Amino acid sequence: MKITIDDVAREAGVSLATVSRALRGLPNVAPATRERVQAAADALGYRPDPSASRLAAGSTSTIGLLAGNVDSWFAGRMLSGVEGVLAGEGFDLLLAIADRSHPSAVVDRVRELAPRVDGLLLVDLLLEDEEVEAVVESARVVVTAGSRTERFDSVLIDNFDAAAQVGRHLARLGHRRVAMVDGEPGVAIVHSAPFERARGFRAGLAEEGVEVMETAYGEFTTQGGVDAGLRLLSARETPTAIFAFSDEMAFGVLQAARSLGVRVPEDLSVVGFDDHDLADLLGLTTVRQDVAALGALAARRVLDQLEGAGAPIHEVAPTTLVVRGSTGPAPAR
Amino acid sequence: MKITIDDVAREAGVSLATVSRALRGLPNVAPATRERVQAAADALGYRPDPSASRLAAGSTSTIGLLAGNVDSWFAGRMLSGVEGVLAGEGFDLLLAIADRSHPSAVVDRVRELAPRVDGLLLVDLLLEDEEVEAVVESARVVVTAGSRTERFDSVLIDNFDAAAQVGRHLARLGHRRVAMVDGEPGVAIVHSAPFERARGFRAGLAEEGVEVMETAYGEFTTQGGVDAGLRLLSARETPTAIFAFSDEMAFGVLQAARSLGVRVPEDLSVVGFDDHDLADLLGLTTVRQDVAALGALAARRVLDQLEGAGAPIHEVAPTTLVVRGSTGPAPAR
DNA sequence: CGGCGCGCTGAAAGCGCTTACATCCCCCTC
DNA sequence: GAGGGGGATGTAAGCGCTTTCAGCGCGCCG
Repeated sequence: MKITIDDVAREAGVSLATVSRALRGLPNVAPATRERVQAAADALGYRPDPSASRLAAGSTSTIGLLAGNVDSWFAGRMLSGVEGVLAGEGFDLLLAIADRSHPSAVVDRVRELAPRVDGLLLVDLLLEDEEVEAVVESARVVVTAGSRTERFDSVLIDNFDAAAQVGRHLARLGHRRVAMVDGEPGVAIVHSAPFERARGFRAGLAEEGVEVMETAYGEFTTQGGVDAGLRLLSARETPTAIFAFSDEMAFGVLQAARSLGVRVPEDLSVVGFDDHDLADLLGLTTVRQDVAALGALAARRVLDQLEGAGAPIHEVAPTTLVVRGSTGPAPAR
Repeated sequence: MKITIDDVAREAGVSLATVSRALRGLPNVAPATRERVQAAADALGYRPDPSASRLAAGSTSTIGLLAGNVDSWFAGRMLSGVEGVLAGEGFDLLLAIADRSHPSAVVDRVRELAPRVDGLLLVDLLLEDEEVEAVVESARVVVTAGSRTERFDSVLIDNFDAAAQVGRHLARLGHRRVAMVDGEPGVAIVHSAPFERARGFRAGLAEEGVEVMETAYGEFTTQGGVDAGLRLLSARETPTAIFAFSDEMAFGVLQAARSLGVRVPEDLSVVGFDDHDLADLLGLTTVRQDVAALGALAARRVLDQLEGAGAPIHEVAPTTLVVRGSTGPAPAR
């Protein structure tokens, strides 16, 4: 029933070794032979068995992508970009989600994934130092996207600079009571996106002598943004500007503001991060990044590393501050 | 370097067949032996080589998921639900995107995927009859999610009924000039979500004697919704209500309305479909469906089918009409 | 005109597992 | 106490490819 390489060999009148070589475009096959083999394979509808190839060749032609979630705007875009490149290069994409509620989830998942892939792409995952070590040990080729670790190749934006622009923008609008909405509390990993955004934002504000008044946490979801927004806006002293570390959280802040009767931008300026499809609709000032392009770049780096890696390369993609209607001059006291 | 089953066998002092049996939990292994083998495997850090297992066993423990895109809200949710179930059952998830711009993309991709997976999940893909046949031939186990085809198991919502509710809702609010925003034109596949939504919407309206005035197309994206909205709202005769077949398109319609100075809901009622995270924020009336649950259900069906399929099963998940501020009484003429 | 080298092809040995099938041993039954 | 049955284990034959190595024939050089 199943058509194997032997069938093709018989049909083409050559040995199976020649079929293997011919079909994979290896050298040392006479053009005429190659054609004959190709014709036989087509006629029979031969498809090499991937498991057999993988076992024999010792490589899987598969890249694993491990992310903290796949239902955010960011993750979807990233996935799109990655898939495009991998499909084009004939690689399979194995998708895994690390359940962040379990502390060793990432490392566990990496260990599972490692034997079934040639390379690993870690998307938007914050790794502690010991996790990094564990990952290094189990996987050969690793690239991180959206965050940075010295040990791996990385592809990301200049979070510090982008957030600094936001800080300057708000400070120059006269805001003095300024808050941030970060993802998870307690994550203070150097080079991670949230860490750098917080640092950059502070630096941008500092240029104008402004300090961050408070930080709330929102889990990088709209609902998280709502909660954080409500908390910030119903405190004794409320901010006049809020910088949320993702558009989805910023949307939540907008919703919180509306439900409390706080006007945007008259009473409150809100800035997000990503330039989500809906940021324009909602008039959200934000930082634009081309996530799909970032994903494509990351996939390319994995593939490049497969053929010999050097010292870790860190690619930085550009961002733009997009000013819309959600930011305006600070209200007079 | 690499630890194989032989190493474990030697370490445990048994044959490699016993190791294989013990580690996979097969019967006919003495409890003491099983423990000894497990201990040896742990001590050595043994991980079975998936390629070898697959080749020998003839199955891949991998499920392929083919979708038209992965960066929509719907796809992200679906992916989450699917991954959760598969990971829990020890299956790998192979992700592929069918580039809809190429006509035979789906069938081509299915052919590529088929040898590397045990089962296939087609998400939100509209298949012509001949495509269905081609898929049946190349893949053994196939389940569709979000759309329905007689030949495969399917998991989806009652699109007809949900859309009928929307139709009734609008008609009862007095709307007589009503338009739809569908995804792609020319897709008239029976049982497909867009087809059923259009049919149901018409039926719901018809109960009150109302007919659809016009249909525009929006590619199921926000930008598509903007374009469709602009087209509908700048025509000679404009609708007083628009039903978009996804929230993302509805958001686009809202944006179009705003840019034209059309007030919602005073001048125009808008209804979406999905209950996107942001629907609440934007006050969008919509049809709620639990997409992650749908994905989980779909994954379960694939797994169930793996152990013997019967006649195709079509599961129908519930939906709810969620009325928010984007719909209101039809304006007086 | 013989020999050498090179391009092409074939034979065969794995890759690391799974799984009949054979074997062994212990215990129960008559 | 012998025969039989069944659970536990081992042996070995693949699974369908890749790849090394050997072999073959041809053209070219001296």
